[in-house]
Amino acid sequence: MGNWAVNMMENEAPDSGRSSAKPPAHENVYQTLRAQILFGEMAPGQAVTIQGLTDSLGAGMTPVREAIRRLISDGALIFQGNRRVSVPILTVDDVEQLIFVRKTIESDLARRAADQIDPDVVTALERIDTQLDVAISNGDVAGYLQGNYKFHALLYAQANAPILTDLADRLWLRFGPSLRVVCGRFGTQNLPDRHKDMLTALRNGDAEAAAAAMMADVEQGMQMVAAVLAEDAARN
Amino acid sequence: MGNWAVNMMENEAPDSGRSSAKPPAHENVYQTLRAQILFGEMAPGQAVTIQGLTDSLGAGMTPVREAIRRLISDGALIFQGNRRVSVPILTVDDVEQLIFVRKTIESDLARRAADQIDPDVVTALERIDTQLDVAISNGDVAGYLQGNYKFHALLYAQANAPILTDLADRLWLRFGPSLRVVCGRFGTQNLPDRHKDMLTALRNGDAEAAAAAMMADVEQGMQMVAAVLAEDAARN
DNA sequence: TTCAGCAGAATATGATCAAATTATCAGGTG
DNA sequence: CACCTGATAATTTGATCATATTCTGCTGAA
Repeated sequence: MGNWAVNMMENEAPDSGRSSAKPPAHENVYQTLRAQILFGEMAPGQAVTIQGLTDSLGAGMTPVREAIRRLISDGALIFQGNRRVSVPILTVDDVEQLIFVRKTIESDLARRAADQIDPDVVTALERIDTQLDVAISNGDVAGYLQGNYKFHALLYAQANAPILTDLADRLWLRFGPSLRVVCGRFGTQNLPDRHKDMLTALRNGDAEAAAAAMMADVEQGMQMVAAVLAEDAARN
Repeated sequence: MGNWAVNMMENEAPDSGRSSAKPPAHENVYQTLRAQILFGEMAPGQAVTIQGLTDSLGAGMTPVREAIRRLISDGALIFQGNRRVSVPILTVDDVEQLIFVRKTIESDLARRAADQIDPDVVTALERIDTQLDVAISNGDVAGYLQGNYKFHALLYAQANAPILTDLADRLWLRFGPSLRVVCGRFGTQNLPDRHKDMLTALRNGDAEAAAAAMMADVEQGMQMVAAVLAEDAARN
């Protein structure tokens, strides 16, 4: 994912037992903001100011600036021409495009993952899914969003397809804020858990079934986003 | 595409006749670097240093820094863990993934464009294609790369699908440097012009034919990249 | 309503600190 | 005696911050 230092294993530091050097500040800021956007701590349309972030994150301006540029490039934020930056508001057209690309990319990732996944990872996915069920029944929105992301991220990491994984990851940043709105509107109770089909497909090594399950999952999630959008449009 | 201020037309400045405000420095740096990568002025594997760019572009450190972060997010540059940044070197797996996504996204863009394209734009595309032929027969690599990009960019802009266009644009940044190597290795003479089928499809408003033509174009271009990669791999 | 001035935020610079690669050199080995 | 190995010094480069400058949007008066 956007993870820092992917290839710095077996680099035991000489001093004490700290395993890896500390990431630069701009990386930390990026990860923090990224998580906030992904897990719905920022609302669609919300303004993002550099100074506000330097204050709230206790970071300098340069790191914040770099993180914001990165997120703009990710599509997680938009630069509004005049010097304003904000969280984008999805349109119906946007959602339609997201459905199309997510279906093709993420179903392909599922297919690739199913072909070579390690049984231990399937077990790990099952564990995540269990936690997901708990979050759903508890109405824990943040837990649901994070668990859902973790499930998909871990699955996609098994595909060994860095470019596709990267693309998928960026797409999630685009609808993260809206997903939060969906949960706030419908509640978590009504969210069906579409991961069971995926898990059985993975256990069976059935790549096509995995791809189909992913298609259904994507379709269902995006349709809820579309529904909220339509609702908001009707209100005005 | 990554163009600054997409929506600031008809914004006549009060003073004199200057049509639009000047873009910020980091935007200029970004566009410059982007063009250099896209049109092969940077070789795969080449190191990119901040200080080198501040010197060569005459810009300050912060704007250069921001542009680099953006390009890293685009996949046009990679951050090598230790603080080095360089132009990525594609692997065979990368190319395989690029073929898959480019085919789906760009053929869909062609389909959408064909459904609603203005005849005047088709004429403009034909003009670009003519220039492309000239560049090919003259062995003008830079002209070929720029013309080819312009053709696709103008076509995709007709699709009215900002998210898909954005994705496609980012993908081009990934293989730009390698394309230059392809031209250097094979020469431009051997490049077939695959745009004729596209143009007739567009004139006929035949969306499926346009999509098919795009598939062929993508497949052919990426296969040449793959061939160069295989050649280099065999050499070592 | 329009225009001028003002407040506040973003942009951009240069200086300073920290880290990493490169260069250098001493010591040992074939 | 030449060469390799290892550590250390020097230089280059990146990261961060504080500050000056420029631009935007707003407010209040004509």
